[in-house]
Amino acid sequence: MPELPEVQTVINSIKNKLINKKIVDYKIFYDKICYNYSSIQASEKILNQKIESISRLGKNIIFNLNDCYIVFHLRMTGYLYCSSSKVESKYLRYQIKLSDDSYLNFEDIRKFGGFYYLKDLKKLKNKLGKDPFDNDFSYNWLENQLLQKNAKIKSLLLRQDLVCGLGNIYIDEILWKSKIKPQKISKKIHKNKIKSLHLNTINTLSESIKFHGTTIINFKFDNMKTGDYKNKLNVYGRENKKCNRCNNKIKKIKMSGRSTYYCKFCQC
DNA sequence: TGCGATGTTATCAT
DNA sequence: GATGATAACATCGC
Repeated sequence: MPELPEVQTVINSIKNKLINKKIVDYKIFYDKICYNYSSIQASEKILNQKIESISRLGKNIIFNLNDCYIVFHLRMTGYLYCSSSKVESKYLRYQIKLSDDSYLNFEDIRKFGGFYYLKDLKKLKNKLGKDPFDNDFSYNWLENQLLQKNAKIKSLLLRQDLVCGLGNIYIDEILWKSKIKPQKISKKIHKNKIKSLHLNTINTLSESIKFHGTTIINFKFDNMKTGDYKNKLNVYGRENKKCNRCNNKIKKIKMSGRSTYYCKFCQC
């Protein structure tokens, strides 16, 4: 289930196959595939438009068309990939046919994923916070935000309207690297640890992109490829295993309704 | 068989 | 503003 590195991996794998191609046909296999519009109407509107560029904001995949945008979100189990011919899958929810007779396919087991049809990006940018790869995601900005808030650091980092792109896995990993426990109240975090948090956020995400993200259960990209960053995880999914830093046991707790892993000895 | 858990997000109640 | 429950949905494992 994709966070920023997985979403970037998907974009890297489809981008070159789609740029400058025209959308010539579509098929809807799940009628609620479009979040904010009737799926048929949205599909009709993008017909005959050219894909000018593809970019990412947080976990959103933005297709820039001639005079509008479609923005895909993979949610938990979305799988967006190109194929040179028709594909067969019981989880295929949406399909776009391109001018070179290739296809863009959207599969999704749990049906939470889908796309927005947007005339411009104002709404999207409004509801999202800073992307960690945006220059605006500075140490000073982060420190300011954290000092203002009286919430647990993990809950804050899960909020897409503050920092967008992080999810359950990478937050646990970043907090471990920064030696901050997930329950820590944000305004009480020491300055040098915020510094470390800021650096580790960017470094961890960059490193994961190099390894094509993390596959725990469902994540795949391109032609059934999976991510290799799972071998690099220090805490996520490692309950009762030895902490790679201090050899004590990794704890698993529940926070904001999510499984949360950390070392109670070296994260404080 | 049945229940809880699964990496996301939006929404509503407290 | 923060937190917690719930819903959207399907599968898997105990």
